Amino acid sequence: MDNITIAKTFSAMADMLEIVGENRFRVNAYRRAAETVEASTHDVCTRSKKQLMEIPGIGEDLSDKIIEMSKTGVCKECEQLKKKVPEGLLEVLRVESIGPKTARLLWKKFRVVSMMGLERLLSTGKLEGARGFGVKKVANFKRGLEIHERFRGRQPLGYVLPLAEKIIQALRTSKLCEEVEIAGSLRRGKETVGDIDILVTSREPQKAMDFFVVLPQIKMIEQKGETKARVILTSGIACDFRVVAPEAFGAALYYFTGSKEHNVQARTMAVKNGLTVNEYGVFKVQSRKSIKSKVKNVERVAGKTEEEVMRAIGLPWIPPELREDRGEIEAALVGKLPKLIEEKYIRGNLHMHSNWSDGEETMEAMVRASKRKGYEYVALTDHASSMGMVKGTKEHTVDRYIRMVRAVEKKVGGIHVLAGAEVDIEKDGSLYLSDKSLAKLDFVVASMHLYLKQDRATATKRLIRAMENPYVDCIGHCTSRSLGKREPMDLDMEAVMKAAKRTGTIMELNAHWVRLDLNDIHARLAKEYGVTLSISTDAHTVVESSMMRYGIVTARRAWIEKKNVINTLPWKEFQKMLY
DNA sequence: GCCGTTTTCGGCCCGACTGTTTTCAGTCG
Repeated sequence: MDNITIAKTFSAMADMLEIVGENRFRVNAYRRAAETVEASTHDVCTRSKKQLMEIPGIGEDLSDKIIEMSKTGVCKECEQLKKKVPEGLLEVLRVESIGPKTARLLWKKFRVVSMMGLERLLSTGKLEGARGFGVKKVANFKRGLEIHERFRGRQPLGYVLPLAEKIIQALRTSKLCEEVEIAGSLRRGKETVGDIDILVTSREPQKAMDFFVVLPQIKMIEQKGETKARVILTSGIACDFRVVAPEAFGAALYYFTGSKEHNVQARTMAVKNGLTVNEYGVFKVQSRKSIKSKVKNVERVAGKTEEEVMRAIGLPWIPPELREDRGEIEAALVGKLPKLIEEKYIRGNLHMHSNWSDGEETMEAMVRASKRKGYEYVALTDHASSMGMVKGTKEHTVDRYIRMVRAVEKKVGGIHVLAGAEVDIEKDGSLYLSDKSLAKLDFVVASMHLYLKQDRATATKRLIRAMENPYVDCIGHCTSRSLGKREPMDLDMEAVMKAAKRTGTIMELNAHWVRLDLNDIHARLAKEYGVTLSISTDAHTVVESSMMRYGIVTARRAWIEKKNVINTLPWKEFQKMLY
């Protein structure tokens, strides 16, 4: 039983409780617990009841449920709920514009218990005209269904961000908007995002709105009001667009950047101080009654910038990547926010491939690309793997590889080039190259590429054995996940980090957006254990050298500072650390 | 279900847009 499974159970319970019409605050408690457990860097199963109850949002009942699940593998109440609510209905809930009320109605009145049932019902045309269901609503369901099928769930950050930046660019050059910013989970740098949020100020809101909805990237308009539009891009992802007044821009940016959980915490704090926060600003309220009665006998205290808004509610500015209600508000209140890493601190890239193995370009091209980025050093780490690869470093070609790297270093000049390898960790934790060969290399990244479905104990033991090899400097993409394609390996991450600390092994945060591995939670755990990180691109092409930004944003989400990352060190200090 | 320098009971963040209604419920973020 792991955090993810427990989080999923709580989340499913929240959905089911909502469908059966439970008190929404109880539903919320389950949702919040799901988020908290998922974000926890520690394995909640190993925690005592007392420790669990110290976690905000986990009380008497939920801590018992966590303990029950870690002991028995199931949650009785969840099983009972499953008997009440058909499981397939939970997926129906994922369809845009179908919420708990509609799902319940579809189920009780029209016997829909699955996506297939929904599809069938929509195709019969029985729904139109039924009480509460007009033509438009049904059309919305159909569209929602279509989007859901073509486009299940969230898209990777590295795929969505460039799309959003193109739109931002168009809006900025249109001269119709003054401020243009990305908000939402994209601004927070989540590894996957559900949609794009764009926020602008404009003196001509109507014109800005009209300009936006006809951008070439836009396939379909879902909503268009005075201040808000929602469209679907040709790539399938939804994009929300909001126009706000300049004096409210900061408040709106803060509000729409989220996360929802962070907002709830911040607002709750504000309410205690006699303030109310919405997307228009921070306001003083005379009494709680005045909020309830919506009588705005209010005085605006802040709104123009995020700094101003946060200051008004008693907080310093908190970087967007931290706004997940993972302790950032508490840290901010006592002045303990981390000084987050920035891309400009990176002085080298310690994982990349050339056409010696499966990269597309020459060693020289890759090194030159790094030099152009202003790096002081770079490690060429071509594969050393049995993985059906004709190319790559073999036992008998190590010397030749090193000679070639030295020649490239000399030829390019002005950048230190390490002769490295990304060596395969075999099924049993041994390495593809002999110690004698590994000893010759400047930088050894060890990664798992095969047997990725091992059970937790076996996989953890395998990885730790690799770390114990004195010639391994770094573990590459620890869980070997591939976003949207391959699940992460099942590893005991606390044991892994302990071993990394003990053996002095660097843990890579692989910056390629398909990997982002370590993820934000694992990287934060590494920091807690005092493990040194490397943030490197795993680039296979020159273009991929620019993946660094995704690694940085993920590191920031993990509260990582410059001092936690080895490749922020100047060359001389880096060298000292390595040998 | 959680939580308490207002409370162990009674609160729990707040508003836009849509669609189907004639004043509002549902959904979403």
